[in-house]
Amino acid sequence: MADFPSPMGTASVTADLVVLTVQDNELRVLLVRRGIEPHRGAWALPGGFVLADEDLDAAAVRELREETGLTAPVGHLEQLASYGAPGRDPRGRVVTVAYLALLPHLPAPVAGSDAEGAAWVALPVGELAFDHARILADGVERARAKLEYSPLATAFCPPEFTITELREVYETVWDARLDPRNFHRKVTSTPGFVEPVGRSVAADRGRPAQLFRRGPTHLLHPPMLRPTP
Amino acid sequence: MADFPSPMGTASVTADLVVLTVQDNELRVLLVRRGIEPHRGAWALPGGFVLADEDLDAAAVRELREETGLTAPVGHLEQLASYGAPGRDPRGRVVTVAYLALLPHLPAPVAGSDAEGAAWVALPVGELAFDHARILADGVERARAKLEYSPLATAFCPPEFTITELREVYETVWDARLDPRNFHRKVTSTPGFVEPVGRSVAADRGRPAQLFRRGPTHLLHPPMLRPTP
DNA sequence: GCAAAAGTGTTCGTACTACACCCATGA
DNA sequence: TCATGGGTGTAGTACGAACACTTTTGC
Repeated sequence: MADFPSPMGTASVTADLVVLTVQDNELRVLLVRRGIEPHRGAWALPGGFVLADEDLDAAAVRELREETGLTAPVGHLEQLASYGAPGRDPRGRVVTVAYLALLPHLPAPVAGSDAEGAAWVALPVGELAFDHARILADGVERARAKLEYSPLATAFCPPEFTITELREVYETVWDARLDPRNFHRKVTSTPGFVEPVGRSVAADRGRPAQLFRRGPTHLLHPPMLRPTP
Repeated sequence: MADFPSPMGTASVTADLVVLTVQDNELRVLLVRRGIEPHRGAWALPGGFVLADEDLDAAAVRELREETGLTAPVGHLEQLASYGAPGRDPRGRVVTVAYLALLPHLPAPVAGSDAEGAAWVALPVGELAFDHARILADGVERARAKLEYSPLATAFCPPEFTITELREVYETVWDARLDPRNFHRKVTSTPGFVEPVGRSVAADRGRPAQLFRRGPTHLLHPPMLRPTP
């Protein structure tokens, strides 16, 4: 820690995660049930303290791996915002750096050391510990906005996916209905968004769908447009 | 500070500011020359420690007021990102929460207590202390992107401005040339972007320009488009 | 063949681009 | 009246919305 005086004294720094996934046409967030005070028994965002010699991003990656068991670099992780209101943690001054993770649907999550359990909870969720409801709302809003101008909807999909699966991601996150025909044309004609794998996947009924994987672009030109309600 | 053990121990938290303005068709950033070690004599972003009972946003507002002498709520201030690499400050663990401020051109800045001087420096700037070059780059990129879909270009203008002044803001921040005729039509026809004041301002030459103030919208529909080079 | 889902073509309206043109002022 | 910058009209083009239609499978 710092070996010099400052007006603040010092604070603890945590990395908290808004981990979103799409499952059964629902947007779900990974929550843990707190096993320790404060807010014991309440739902909270997963997260934990940043280690002494650890960068913020590294702490987020570590927490994500600990909570999900993820090893392969799938999905997407980015810094969301920081929250440091003086009274947000009754134990003292805690500043949290929140991260947003978008993942394809994964098997059951594992509980961390200080959590009694973890679960994928469909939105909207009820009460959350600390100011985590606000952090979650900011993360969801960020995710909704980013689907417009970035190809991050593919982060919610497995490595190979159909255009219909991608459209259902948009429809779920935006809570909107999109025209399947126009969506298909737009996605496949936006340079670098998706690339055809060359294989098809059989469906229960109807014509088999082509498989795609995510393309090289990080910015969509032109962007996807959210319907105006 | 926290009265409980954590794996990290604790860190100092600072609020640093990327304060941008447009002056003489140049994008300029407010920098201070450091009067204390480390990096004494080097240019740095203005900022300082978050106080013990102070929210992060409040610290940013306070630092902005101390550095610029601003009292009226003009311009725009938003959180940018946080930076906490272990070695970024040689004095110890310091996590900084960076803020982005967009201001109209103001009189000469004032120096803070731990700074020998402050100045508006045109971009690109040279070497900066700590990791401030990275923070500045992130702030400039954020500003460039936000001009597309938000009316924040008006934050660079005085309360009443002409369409030409607004266009010069876009041209300066984007380093691009925009057609004056189409720009005028688009800005005045985008709902809520600008509102006519009803008065004109005399020019040295040519027809006087109408004065406008910023409108109520926080999101531009349709967005302004950066020319594709 | 029929149902169902994937994918294509076509029409129409809106919005951007480029540039011709008019307007209002100072000298 | 000329120069200069402010502001409008208009044709061509690109793209999204809506929807008719074709394709490919299982039963």
